[in-house]
Amino acid sequence: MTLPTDPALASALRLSVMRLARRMRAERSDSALTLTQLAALSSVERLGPVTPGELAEAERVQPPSMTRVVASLQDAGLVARAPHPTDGRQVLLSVTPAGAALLREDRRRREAWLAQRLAALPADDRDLLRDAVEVLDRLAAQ
Amino acid sequence: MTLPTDPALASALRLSVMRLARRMRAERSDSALTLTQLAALSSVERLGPVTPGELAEAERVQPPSMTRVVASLQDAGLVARAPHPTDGRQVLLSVTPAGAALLREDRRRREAWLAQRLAALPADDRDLLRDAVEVLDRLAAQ
DNA sequence: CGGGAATCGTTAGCACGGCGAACGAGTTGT
DNA sequence: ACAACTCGTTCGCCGTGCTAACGATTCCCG
Repeated sequence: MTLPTDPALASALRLSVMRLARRMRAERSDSALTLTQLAALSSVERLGPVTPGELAEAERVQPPSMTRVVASLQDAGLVARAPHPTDGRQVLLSVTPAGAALLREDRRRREAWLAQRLAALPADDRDLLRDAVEVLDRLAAQ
Repeated sequence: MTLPTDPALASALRLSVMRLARRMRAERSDSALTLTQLAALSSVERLGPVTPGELAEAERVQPPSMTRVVASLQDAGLVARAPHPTDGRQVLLSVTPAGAALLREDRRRREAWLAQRLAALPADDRDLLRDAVEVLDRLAAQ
C-alpha cells in the first residue's frame, strides 16, 4: 500500500483533484462555454423547468453565483426564463432549442481532451475510475 | 457497469472532479493559506531551491500566475528569494523556517474536512481512492 | 384582514487565480 | 559589439466563488 494513512490519502487526493480540475478548466477551448456554464446548462436540461435556487443547490453554489451563470446562458440564448405560475417571487428556467442543440453537439463531440486521455489508459484504470466517480460524488455530496 | 462508454465516463468524471474541487476550495477556512498557496509552498519545499519558472511548470501554471502566488508567500514570510549564483536573470526560491513550520503544522492538523469525509467512507472506498489518485495524476500529467 | 416575518432572486462589491501581451534585465551567440 | 533569446515581472482582463444588502412577493398570525 503506497498511501497507508488517511491523512496522506486526503493530502494526495486533494492535490490530484485540484490539479486535474485546473487542467480541465484550461482545456475548455473547444467549446464556446466554460465548464461551469456547461454544467449549469446540463442541469437545467436534466431538472426540467427549474428555479435558480434549485439550480444553485444542485450545483452546490450560492444563489448569487448562479445568477451570473444563468444570466450569461440567457444572454447566449441557451436558457429561457418564465414566471412561476403561482409564486411571483420565483422564476422557472428551461433550455431553449439552441441550448438543447449545443448540449447534443457537446455530447457528440466527445473526442475531447479528457476522453482522449481516458482512451489512452489501460482498461483496468478506466474501470477503476468508473467506480471512483461514485466515491468522489459521495465526498462532494452534502 | 453503470457507465458503459468512455464519453460517459469523461463527462461524469469531469463533473465530479470539478464539483469536488469547488467544494474543497470552499473548505480552506481552517488554514491561513489558500489551496493554491499551500500547493505552491509544498512544491517549493519538495523541489528544494527552485526558480519561479520551474515552480510554474511543476504546478502546471503560466509564469505570471505563479509570480503572484510566490509574492503572497514571500509577503507572509514563508518563502525567501535568493539570486541565482551564475545566471542573473533567475531567482531561487526556498522555504523559510516559518514556511516549513506551517507545512508541518498543516500536515499534522489533518482532521480536516476531506480527512473526516474519508474516514466516514467504507474501507473499500478508501482503498479504491488510493488507487484512483495514481490514475488521476496520470490524467493530469503532461 | 392587515402588517410583520420569511423567502426568492438580484445587485453590488470583494477576493482569488487563471490567462496573454508587453517589457526590462541579463545572457548568449555570431 | 550587437542582435536575439530567456527569465521573471507587471499590467490588465476574465471567470467564478463569496457575503451583505435590498426589493418584490408571499405567508402567517394576531
